[in-house]
Amino acid sequence: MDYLDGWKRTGSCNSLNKSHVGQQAVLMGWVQRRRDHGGVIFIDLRDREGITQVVFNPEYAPQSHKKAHEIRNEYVIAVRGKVCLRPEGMANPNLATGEIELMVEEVKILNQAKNTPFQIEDQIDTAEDVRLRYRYLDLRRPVLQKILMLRHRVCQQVRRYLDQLGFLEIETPVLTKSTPEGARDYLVPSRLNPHSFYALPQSPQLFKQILMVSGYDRYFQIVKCFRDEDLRADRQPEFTQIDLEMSFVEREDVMQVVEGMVKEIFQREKQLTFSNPFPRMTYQEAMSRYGVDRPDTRFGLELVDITDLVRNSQFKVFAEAIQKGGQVKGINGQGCGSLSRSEIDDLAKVVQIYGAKGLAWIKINPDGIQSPLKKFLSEEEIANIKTRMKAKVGDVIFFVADAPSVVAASLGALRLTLGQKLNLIDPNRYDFLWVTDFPLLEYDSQEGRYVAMHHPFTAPMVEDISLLETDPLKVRAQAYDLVLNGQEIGGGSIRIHTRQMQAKLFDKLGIGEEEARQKFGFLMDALEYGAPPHGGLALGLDRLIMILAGTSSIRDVIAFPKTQKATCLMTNAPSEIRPEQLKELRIKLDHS
RNA sequence: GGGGUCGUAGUUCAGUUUGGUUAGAACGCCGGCCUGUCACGCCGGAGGUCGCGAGUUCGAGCCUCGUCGGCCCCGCCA
Repeated sequence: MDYLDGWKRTGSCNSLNKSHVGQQAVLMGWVQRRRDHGGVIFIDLRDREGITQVVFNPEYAPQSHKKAHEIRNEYVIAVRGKVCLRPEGMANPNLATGEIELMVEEVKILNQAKNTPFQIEDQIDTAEDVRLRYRYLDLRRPVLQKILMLRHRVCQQVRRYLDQLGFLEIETPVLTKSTPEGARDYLVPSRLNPHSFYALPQSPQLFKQILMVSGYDRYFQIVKCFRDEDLRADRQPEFTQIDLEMSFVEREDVMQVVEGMVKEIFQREKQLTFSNPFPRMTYQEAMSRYGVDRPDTRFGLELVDITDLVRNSQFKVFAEAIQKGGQVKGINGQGCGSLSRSEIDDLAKVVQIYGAKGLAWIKINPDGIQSPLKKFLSEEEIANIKTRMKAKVGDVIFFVADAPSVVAASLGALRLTLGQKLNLIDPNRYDFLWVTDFPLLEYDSQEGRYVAMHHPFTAPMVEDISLLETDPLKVRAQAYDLVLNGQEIGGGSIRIHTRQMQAKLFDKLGIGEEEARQKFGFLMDALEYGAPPHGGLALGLDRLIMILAGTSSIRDVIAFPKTQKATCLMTNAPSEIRPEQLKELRIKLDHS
């Protein structure tokens, strides 16, 4: 094995082209592949920028050619030689450097490599647990390197953009205070304060509000947040937010800043220009038309309410659901007429996951309708439904009758399934949407109290404040979510900035005065010392990168992600610790 | 907490329906040959705790029970 001995790279493995022919060059990188022809040996040399073919010729450089025999895949080598035009007809159009090659004069083997458990290339079929165990090899694959480079560019652009607008990047603590509400906290025991625990932040929410009180005016941070909840394809226990907060602003001001930032990112990364403001939709409208608060507006198949048409229907499933305060809504599956009975059964399984008891359907055939409901519905009812649903021959109308929340969730999910099945979703389209006018509170029947829909520091709409006493669920929040292609990529609000209003909210949430003082005393106090009106937003960086990279797993955009059981297969975290460590922390384990 | 799915050479899989001799294939790897390949080619070879543990059986990769792990989903994620 060899040392660098003062060698310096003249460029990356993507740096050489026709214009360098005749020059000397030094390249270093990993061996992608070796092709030994008995005489001449070719090696594809790879670094994060690209690949260059280097050539070992027994006549040109006998010593190096001999040494090339012992080189294997993923060896780390350095080569010095002359840049040559490839012989006539030998150029490789698939390679950026394909017109040239490096005729090696001297080679250094900088390190050897064992056989890797999988090939270091984009197209592999390897199980994800193997990839995660050898994440350092997985990350060597160009497809992942490109994503992390994309992530870097986006972060740099966010910093430039916000800096230009006068935002200050200020760090907030990672060891902080556990607070009620929201997700489960990750806890860290305090050695110096036995029996006490820090919590890792679910977000820097309170610190950024305090910074506004302190007069920093405009803050941002690209920051890790921690939530000890179950994982999903788009959820990790530690994830990154682009977090920002502004003073002396209203909703429009925050939305404008964020919109401008996102537009710049898409301009640069996707060469897409959004000349108009992002569309807006109220929460109410989103729920009623799409069944979710983050609608994918790239396709139709909207939900249609037919409750009034079937209120007195002979079909008991409909009538009884309505009687219990529920509703009946439908989706016109345009062109679903070709679906088989078993495919429709599969669709029924989709809605059942969300609590629907079944999926009713009416198929519009050329010779009339086909439906399990046919004998329960009158001619008039069917005609009315067909008109309301704008159904024509070849369509299938699907219905769910249940409580409004079940109808929304199940039909919202069915809509997405149908959109995919019918190929209605254009993957090259990027539909942004602001969802506004969220309810401030929702009722948690399990806990028997109101909980904040966004968080307890969100300001109510000024004109709704009086409703707090009379009809709390009707109070709208000064909150806004940014939705992209049916994914929530950001959310924010104008915050409460007076102690009185904050106290009122805590009261509504069933947080007593004593508890409020204990958990949020510092915030309450701070609000009494001249807190300016302020508001902000946080964007989910990981999800944004997922969409930009076109990947369906959040693990593809995080260098060292965790498994669904929140473990790291590379380091084997979390792990047991030494008894002395526990003793220092005055912690005893319960092995029951 | 619940539902689904997967686990067999380094990797991806077949074999499980119907238990039965020595568990196969491809890619990768190793060796030999080959001076213009770029998925190089040709010849040869090595490589297995069938996730783990019990059980049924004359006999288990295959059947039963348990357990561990990966992935997707519901709940959860202010």
